[in-house]
Amino acid sequence: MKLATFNVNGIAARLPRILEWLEEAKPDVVGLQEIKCEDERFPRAALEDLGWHVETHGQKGFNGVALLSRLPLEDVSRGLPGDPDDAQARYIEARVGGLRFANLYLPNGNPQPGPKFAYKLAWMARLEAHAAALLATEAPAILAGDWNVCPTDADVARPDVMAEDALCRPESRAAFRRIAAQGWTEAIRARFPSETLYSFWDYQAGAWAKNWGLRIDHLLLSPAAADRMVDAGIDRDVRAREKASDHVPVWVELAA
DNA sequence: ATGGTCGGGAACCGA
Repeated sequence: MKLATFNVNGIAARLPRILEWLEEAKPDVVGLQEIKCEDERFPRAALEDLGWHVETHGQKGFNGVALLSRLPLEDVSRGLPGDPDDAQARYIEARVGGLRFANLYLPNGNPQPGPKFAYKLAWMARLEAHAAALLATEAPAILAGDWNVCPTDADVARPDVMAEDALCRPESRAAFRRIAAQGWTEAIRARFPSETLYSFWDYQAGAWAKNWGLRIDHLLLSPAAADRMVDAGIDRDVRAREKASDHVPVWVELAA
């Protein structure tokens, strides 16, 4: 079973690229982030016609997450628990193929310090609590998405330039480590302990051409899921295509 | 070179 995360940066502009990648990579479950549209405007029919089950949690203009799956998506929940006043569409979760798949778009947090950074850290505290609740069930689970955190300087092409950025701040990294330390396995680092790997390259300043990337898209596996990991990867080549997102897909393959 | 580039949606915000 192949599960993936892909920040598409706008579903309307990216649909042809997404369909192309789905055909090539043949994932079973995909979490999309930054669909940037309301539920009614998501191209549900185009995907359902190709056999995908689709669930969305959209928002006009910004944010928005969606789930695509070959198998039915059951017990879908929208929104990260812990703050009923949080109106931003950043979280959707479902049961699929016997595991719990959580798809998250963690707040960017820039500029920091400031209210956006405070929102990021508060959101991570809520995620920490919810992740612990998921682990407590002992069912296989995956926390997939755009985490907007570079776990270490090894995940940053230019750590000096990024030192004060919300994606690299010690507070962001500490919150990420606290969640991982609950017992989650970060799939890419488990598979590639010391390789230089990125999942995002900014559109600006020729970042892709210079390989000025960041690794911010992650798949965290519960112990029961990690026991089944047979492979993981980053589809780096997708970034070079016409009309590419600034992120590329990250995936994990679990034994049936 | 204190900018640069995208997406969404129609001026500017978010990243």
